[in-house]
Amino acid sequence: MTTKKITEENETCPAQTLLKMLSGKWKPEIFRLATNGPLRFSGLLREITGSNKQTLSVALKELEEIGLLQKVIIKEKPLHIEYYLTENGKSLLPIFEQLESLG
Amino acid sequence: MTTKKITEENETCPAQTLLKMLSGKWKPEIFRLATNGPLRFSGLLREITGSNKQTLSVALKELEEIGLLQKVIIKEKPLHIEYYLTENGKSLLPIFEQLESLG
DNA sequence: TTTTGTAGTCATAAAAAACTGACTTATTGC
DNA sequence: GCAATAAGTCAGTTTTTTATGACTACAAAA
Repeated sequence: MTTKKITEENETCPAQTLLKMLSGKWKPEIFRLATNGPLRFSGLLREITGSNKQTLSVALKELEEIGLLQKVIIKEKPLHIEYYLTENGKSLLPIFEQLESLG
Repeated sequence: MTTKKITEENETCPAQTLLKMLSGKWKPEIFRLATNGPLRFSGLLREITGSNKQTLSVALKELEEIGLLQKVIIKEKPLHIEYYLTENGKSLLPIFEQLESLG
């Protein structure tokens, strides 16, 4: 019943830490979509077929805790929430571009 | 917020593909160790405490299939095997350096 | 006050990944 | 032939991650 810590004993590799940030089935995809503009929960659910509420909810929360996304309540017509890429998140963009150039 | 649908088959994100390459509990660590020189199975087993034969075996196989590591049989004193970083693998090094500069 | 839209949570089930220990294969040295 | 070293494989178990469906919360519109 003991849940293991995300960070293990000898975490000597910063790259590993960052890779862990984007680990999981959907986080890289969510991150990529966020680079095109703010995300909404319902939108993600529609666009990321094959995933589900629970998983996306957890993934968004993790991306938020890590500091790559920021949750913003939009007080408009139908009150809703948007997830924005943070400055920290944007700093990863060149790395993604580099990855894509290799792909 | 208009984007194409993302499914598991429809893999449109090269970064995701590469992130997948290094997904899993030990692959980033193995990759990092490989940047310091050739790896031996027994050495990994010793150095990566907390892992195990089976998992490392699978991880090495995956890194090899992906083309980041190359398996070489060394016909010397005690015949053994070494895993070398491929050219493709080396091309990822700048990305890791960038990641580390952000960590 | 009931319904609608948005954004979730919760308990549970299923699937995937990692772990364990016994067993295998190949080569070299005695 | 027999033991030692190196590099694994295999079957079974445990742990972690992801998926499902029912349910909740809140604001606004009807």
